[in-house]
Amino acid sequence: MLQEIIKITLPDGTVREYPKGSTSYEIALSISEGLARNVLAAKVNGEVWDSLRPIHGDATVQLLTWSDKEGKATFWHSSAHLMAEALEALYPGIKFGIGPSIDTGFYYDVDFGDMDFDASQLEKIEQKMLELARQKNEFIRTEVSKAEALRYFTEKGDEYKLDLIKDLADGTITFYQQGNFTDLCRGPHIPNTGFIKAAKITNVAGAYWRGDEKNKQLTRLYGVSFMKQKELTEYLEMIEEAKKRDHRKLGKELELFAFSEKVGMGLPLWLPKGTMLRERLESFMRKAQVKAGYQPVVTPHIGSKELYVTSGHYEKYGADSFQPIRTPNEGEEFFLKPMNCPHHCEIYKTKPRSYKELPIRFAEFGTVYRYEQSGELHGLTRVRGFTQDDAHIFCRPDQVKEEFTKVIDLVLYVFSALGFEDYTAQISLRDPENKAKYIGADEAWEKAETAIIEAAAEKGLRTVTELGEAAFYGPKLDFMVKDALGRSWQLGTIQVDYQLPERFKLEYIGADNQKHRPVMIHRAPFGSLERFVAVLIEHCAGNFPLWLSPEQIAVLPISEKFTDYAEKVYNQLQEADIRGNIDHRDEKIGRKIRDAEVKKIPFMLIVGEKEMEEGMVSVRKHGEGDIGSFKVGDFIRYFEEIIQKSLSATDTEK
RNA sequence: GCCGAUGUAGCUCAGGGGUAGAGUACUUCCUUGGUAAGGAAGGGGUCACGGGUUCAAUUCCCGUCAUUGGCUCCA
Repeated sequence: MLQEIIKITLPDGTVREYPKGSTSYEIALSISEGLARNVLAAKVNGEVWDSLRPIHGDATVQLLTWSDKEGKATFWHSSAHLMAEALEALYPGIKFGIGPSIDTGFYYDVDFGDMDFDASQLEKIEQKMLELARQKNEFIRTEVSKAEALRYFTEKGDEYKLDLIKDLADGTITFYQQGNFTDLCRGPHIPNTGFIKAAKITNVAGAYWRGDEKNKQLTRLYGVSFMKQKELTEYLEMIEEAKKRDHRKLGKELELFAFSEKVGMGLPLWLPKGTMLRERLESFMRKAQVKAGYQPVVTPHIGSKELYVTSGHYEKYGADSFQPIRTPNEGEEFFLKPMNCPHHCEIYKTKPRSYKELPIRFAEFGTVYRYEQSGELHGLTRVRGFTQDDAHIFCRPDQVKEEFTKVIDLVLYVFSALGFEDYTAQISLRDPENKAKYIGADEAWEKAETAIIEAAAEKGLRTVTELGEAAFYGPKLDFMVKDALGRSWQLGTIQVDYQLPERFKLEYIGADNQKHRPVMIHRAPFGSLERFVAVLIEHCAGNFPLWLSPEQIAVLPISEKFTDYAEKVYNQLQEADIRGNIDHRDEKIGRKIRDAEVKKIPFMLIVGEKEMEEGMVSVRKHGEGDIGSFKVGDFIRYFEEIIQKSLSATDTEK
């Protein structure tokens, strides 16, 4: 009897032959046993499958391990099932919503019914999970008919699963079972629970069934799991580190910003040190923008209702924003400005424009106000009043790509000067399924989308493309940076806009002496200064680059006797534009050093008898300690070199 | 906006039906000290706010506000 053979193509292009019905696990085993032990799932003809699912025809197979995104997702999804099994063992009769994997870990939505549940029981659940994991129960996939599926969950009395099944087509439904737990699930899953060696329930929160607040609220248990205990430990350490770097905590400790109930929620108050930091960032950006041909403009914080009716923002956001400001004049209404672009359009319109003067680039640190939902506010990253490093470029259609490319250059310059080295660009396009959500002609959208895609490609950006994430007026390119802890943040944004010029009837006279419509590009490399500063704080853990540091040095006299010399040193530094202060307190030098260290001041200059006699300072560097004695002038040169290095490395392209 | 948790000194937090406590910061005094916390004394709180229960509420109950973890939203 002839055994049927199937051809399997591996990612490196090699083709191997296996008996029909072989599994990805067996394919891995034929390559190496070590690999087989680490295979969590496999991509079969582009679809992620269980590694134990038989393959019945020729296929391309990519084995997925922990280092693959899909491998991890499968592992975490299976961990969600394991958590559900543990929960069901401990709380018989509970009902389950959905239990997917997420970026870091997984969750399961649970209805505990009348049983009380609180966070003190998490450890018990974790232990149960590991106990069940040790049983190495296989995840068994079965295809079931819709009727069978309905019967099973009707008997179990789980209305959430029934709700899910009702939307599924007969013939596509699968169950997965491990140990005593059976779940409606598309899969795929890891081979058995034994792969899960470490698990932690990280958070408990409420979540509505199907995300709809009209529905019942379920308890969402967030968890994370790993193949090695050590990885869990490292993960937990990372979480601890993230807590230490929380910009809300550091912002308070370093006296950068504050909030006041009286001023209002989501309205940040910039303290003197934070303002110093922010102004440094602003002047850095101003300088870069002048070089790049931008012209600063200033516009008011409010604008008449008509302005936003014209721009389309009123229709889209009017009801959900700060309500109009009225005047003694009947019917007169103003809005706090939520965007700078309408004002900039009006600046464009102050005189007729010729094709020769395009592109025109108006830049403004424009403070805008948006009524964010109260539950959405978070430190400086989500506020109701913030300042964008905004600019609008008005150009001819044939200049779009070049202008777009120049903006990318500017954004990358900013990132490298501030130490963000790991970033990706997200290209946000229109949702092709739901074009009604957006304003503007199809043709304009296509032109804009092409320009973005091409510019990003020419700059060699690492990109991901998201359909349906575009702004309602145009496609955009957002920059996501990774900080020192590997967390992703969205910062700068560049958006092409064919709609506002239309709405504001912007024009320029072309070479043909005819009127033409310019194209607008919105862009903000920082995004908002509030958000950027928050991300920067967490990225550098409050240890800002020297040029940004609100207090760059602290002069520490050994005792009162050296006050005069300390003043003299300090004055010399001040003349060299170095910021800081003298610690005049009646404390010992050890104490002064400790306090300056805690305040994360980059340099401490210790002055005592020895230094005074020789015109020197003893220098300590934050986090490093004593770096030796310097003549004051030498220290200033050393200091300036550090700043120049961090700002000039990327200055070459300007 | 919705659900849960939290709200005590400038900050970090303990406490608990009989009108409050630590550490730190602050002020004053002593000390003039050489590389991550010198010593002492002192000032500082309507226990978020508003109701209710009670002889008595900071403590228990209800509501409001704010903070916070999520959900939803984000020009």
